[in-house]
Amino acid sequence: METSTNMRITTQRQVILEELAKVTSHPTANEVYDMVRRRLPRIGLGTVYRNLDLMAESGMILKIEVGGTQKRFDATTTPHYHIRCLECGRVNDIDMDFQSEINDAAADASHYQIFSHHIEFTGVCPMCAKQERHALAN
Amino acid sequence: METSTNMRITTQRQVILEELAKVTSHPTANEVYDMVRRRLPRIGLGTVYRNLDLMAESGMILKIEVGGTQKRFDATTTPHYHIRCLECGRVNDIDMDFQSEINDAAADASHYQIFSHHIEFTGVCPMCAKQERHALAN
DNA sequence: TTATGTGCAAAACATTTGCAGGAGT
DNA sequence: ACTCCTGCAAATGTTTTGCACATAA
Repeated sequence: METSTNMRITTQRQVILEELAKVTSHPTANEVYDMVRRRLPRIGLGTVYRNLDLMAESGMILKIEVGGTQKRFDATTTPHYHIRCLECGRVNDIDMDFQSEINDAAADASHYQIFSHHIEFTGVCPMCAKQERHALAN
Repeated sequence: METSTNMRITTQRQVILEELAKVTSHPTANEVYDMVRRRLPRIGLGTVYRNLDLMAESGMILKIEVGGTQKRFDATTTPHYHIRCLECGRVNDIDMDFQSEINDAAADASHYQIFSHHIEFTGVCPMCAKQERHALAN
């Protein structure tokens, strides 16, 4: 639960973090594995899962639980929202104000103790929209 | 994509829908299976999955893709938000205004064609909060 | 009668875990 | 040394799928 301060900085962790920081996409564990494996061919998928989870728990990265079948990870840890393409599954950050005040509305509307919220937009990304236009033209 | 009008009303579908409508929780496919099995002991889990998906596609029910490992289903199809307990995984509806205007903000902030959005709050439900207070007292 | 749906079991995925050996401090 | 970490492989949990039979229209 607590941020473990005694987490060793191993080569594997270093590389996972570096590779995640390189991209603005929101790779799945398996995609991170592929990226990291180019530099550390013998790394195990289990290690990638374990370390992504540990880093997320300690707040170094974000574990994004959006729709779709896989969890995604993000090196940007400041609060922000996401948009997911219904066609291709791509997930992007969305650059709009963080609605910190809606937590209060939720607190009023429930008996939960509110920690945070996340907004996920769904739609069609520019690339898929383009393809659809092409398909319709034929 | 389109609402398939040629979906037969079978006993299984009827019962799945009825059982789902009975509860305000947001059961997983497996929980629906357990509920339905009390009335139709020979129903298969595959049938439950297949029909929940079909009903969600045709708009009869909602498939909720929130955090956690399983998808959840909801017989309430009017747009609303959810809150999930970080301790026990319970998901509840939250009775606050639907922020239809934030889709516009998202459209401005991205090149996506926006369809919809969903807000998921996270926190601790009253039951878990109570248990925590008990635990601390000991 | 015939297209669609069901039960069952196996397969396909995503993720977690046990363990023996390896590496950081 | 001693603890923590890794690779590997097996286990787990969720969802999907193939297929022969059943059933609604």
